[in-house]
Amino acid sequence: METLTELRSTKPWLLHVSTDIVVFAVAEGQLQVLLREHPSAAVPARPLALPGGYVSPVEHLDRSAQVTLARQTGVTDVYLEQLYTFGRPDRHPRSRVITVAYYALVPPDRVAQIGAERHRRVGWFAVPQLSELYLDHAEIVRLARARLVAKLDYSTIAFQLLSKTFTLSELQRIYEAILGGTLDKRNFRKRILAMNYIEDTGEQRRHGSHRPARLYRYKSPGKVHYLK
Amino acid sequence: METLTELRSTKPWLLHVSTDIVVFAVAEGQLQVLLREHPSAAVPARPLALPGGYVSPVEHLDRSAQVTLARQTGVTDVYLEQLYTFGRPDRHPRSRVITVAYYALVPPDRVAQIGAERHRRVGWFAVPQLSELYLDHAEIVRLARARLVAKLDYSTIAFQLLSKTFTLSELQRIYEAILGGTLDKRNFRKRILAMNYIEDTGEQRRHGSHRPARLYRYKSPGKVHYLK
DNA sequence: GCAAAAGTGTTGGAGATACACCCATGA
DNA sequence: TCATGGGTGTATCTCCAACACTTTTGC
Repeated sequence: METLTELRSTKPWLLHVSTDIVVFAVAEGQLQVLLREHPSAAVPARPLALPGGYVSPVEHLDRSAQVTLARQTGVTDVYLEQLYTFGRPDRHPRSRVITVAYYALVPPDRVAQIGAERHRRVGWFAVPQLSELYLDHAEIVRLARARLVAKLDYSTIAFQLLSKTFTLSELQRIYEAILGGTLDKRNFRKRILAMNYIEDTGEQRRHGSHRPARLYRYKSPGKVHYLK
Repeated sequence: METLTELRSTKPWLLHVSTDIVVFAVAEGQLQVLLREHPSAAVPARPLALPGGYVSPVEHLDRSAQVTLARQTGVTDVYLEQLYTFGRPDRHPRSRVITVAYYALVPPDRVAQIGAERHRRVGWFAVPQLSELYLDHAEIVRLARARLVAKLDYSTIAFQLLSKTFTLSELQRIYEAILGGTLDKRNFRKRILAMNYIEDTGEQRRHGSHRPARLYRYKSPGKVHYLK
């Protein structure tokens, strides 16, 4: 019995390991995900896939996700968090590939640039209307969305989807897009202000033929707090 | 730019992938973790390590964790959940090893058997008094404990640490051991019963020179519910 | 002056917290 | 009868949900 144990634990098999990144943003009132045509698929039908690539032997996993994301989509300096590791042996048709999935959050002022310029085969897609994706990428997106929904409730993660300054209505639209419903304006504002993680900048944004909105700033940019 | 992308994403490097399992139980009022002497280390100083082993090319990750756990410790049929994937390139001294960490929960009626019998090099250690562990295994234990603490609050995961029938005091001791504090008996019982996930078996347990305790049963054994 | 989004308070109910004593048993 | 853990109820407070109108601006 002990020999079996030893045998198993000392035989170092080698496997393919990749990272895939679910990049979220909120635009046009909907949660959006960044997808690309998968380059390795046959030309006539290139399925939509998450940005992702193989992990090199010398790279930190987190860094691999970062670098892959930057190269394939131009997205840099965003909130990035490990999601889950998918390892069904048959998830990839040709060889065994384990993938460590991440998700990233992009503020709205950077949404438009992405997928323009160099990275032509990349674009935003509304999550509620997603069609089939490459391999199990739809499942990965579902799980990422579930995580995001959960974290909205007990963390300040939503601020990673906003620009440096923002109005309370913008913030509320982020919540509504992710949760897929509407929220009461007064209760929402009370709750957000009570957290004490944002402050009034003193500035206003005017935006149409109506009252201008106060601009707020998240007190700890880049950092996510967990509520009690 | 596109060539770089293609190059990167189509070069399938190979890496070592292992699973490590943090096995928790509550005994003697403390959260315990199952450790073994690491077999591959030099004989004079064999550090304590988590059960774990390499993932074979044809195995599901979850299954690898299960099988490794069974072979090294004899633990089978327990709650098992993926925790996090650790991938610092320098975390292993000889080669690059990415490890997918899991955690498992063992009910108290099976604690005593484990580490007896065949698997001599395996034993329980109180988490609050852990000393140094192999590689980054202490960090993995910390993260697992944090996850457990969090889930205690919004799920029925604690029942995975109890036998089929149990008293409310036993359940409370589970909570107290994991949270590291004391809870109010009346409020605790109210909260647990209000969840409506356990039922009175009608049986009692007598256990000393005092009033016998009612035995309860978790209504959905093996299944974890999430509270709104 | 009108359309359109910004901004603002109060009330009621549910759920959490704080808190202390009696009960059943074996020795 | 006493020591030990099992079992129970009430009052208070805090937090959340429901709910409608006024303000400021551009046209």
